Amino acid sequence: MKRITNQRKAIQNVFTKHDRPLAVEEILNYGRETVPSLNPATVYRTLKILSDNGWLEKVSHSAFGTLYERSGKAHHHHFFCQECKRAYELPGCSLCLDNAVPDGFVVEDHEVLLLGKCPSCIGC
Amino acid sequence: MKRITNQRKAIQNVFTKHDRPLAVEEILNYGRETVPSLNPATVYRTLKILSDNGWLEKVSHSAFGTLYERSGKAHHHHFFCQECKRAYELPGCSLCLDNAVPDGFVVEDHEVLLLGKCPSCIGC
DNA sequence: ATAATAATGCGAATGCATTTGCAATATGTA
DNA sequence: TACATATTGCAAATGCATTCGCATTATTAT
Repeated sequence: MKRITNQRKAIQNVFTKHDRPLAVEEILNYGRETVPSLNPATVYRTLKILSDNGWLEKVSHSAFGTLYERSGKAHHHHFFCQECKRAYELPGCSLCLDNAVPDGFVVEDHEVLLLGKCPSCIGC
Repeated sequence: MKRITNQRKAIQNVFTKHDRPLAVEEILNYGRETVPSLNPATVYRTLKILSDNGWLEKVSHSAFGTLYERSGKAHHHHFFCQECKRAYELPGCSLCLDNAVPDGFVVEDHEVLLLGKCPSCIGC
């Protein structure tokens, strides 16, 4: 990242404006609102740069594919709306690790994903 | 499934013998202990049949890829060993859903994955 | 302004898991 | 036992997300 381009600014603004984990296609579509010529290859290249330099973090799941979110957030998990397929960041952690595993297992990390309907999809 | 073949028996026995979620390659390797000629295509075809008729269930996750496990089990989650890359079934559920999501979100389902070291990898 | 070169857009190429076509083989039936 | 055909093994094909090569465009330093 040696030059500041419109597409790079657009992509970063997408994350500022939409503060939730975003798929590549969402980033592309939102970014095109500012830079209509924006190309998937550019998005991929930029996401790689922003991940390498620590501005973004990659999150993947079989339910929602590969997403990117701003890095440096506190410990949290995600909510995935099965209606509109958008991911949201959930505050806190609803996991209770006491007695979570049989004897002999050592837990080093964990992931929680809640699925359902988001506020804008309730009643649809 | 109109004929019972050695490869099909071998694949089903793999699940009986190793009672945990298995990757395609694990199924292939374990299956070859009985039928050395066993081919990936046959494994894929058989997994599809056994999933369609309800004998198996598919589980996917970005951390461990696509796995298959016996279906009909009680609600449970998985443990993934970061050392040997094997998945295990965990009894019960250590999630507490009270206040897990902000107002307006409706939880319909959830997934929990614990990661760490399994008993046979502790101390390695 | 101009030059040096980083970044973009485009289409082609890659990597990978999975699937498919087909000839050879194995199974269940008559 | 012999036949009809389901199943297998193999290699080629597919689908998909992501990456790459390269000519063109845009940005920054001079």
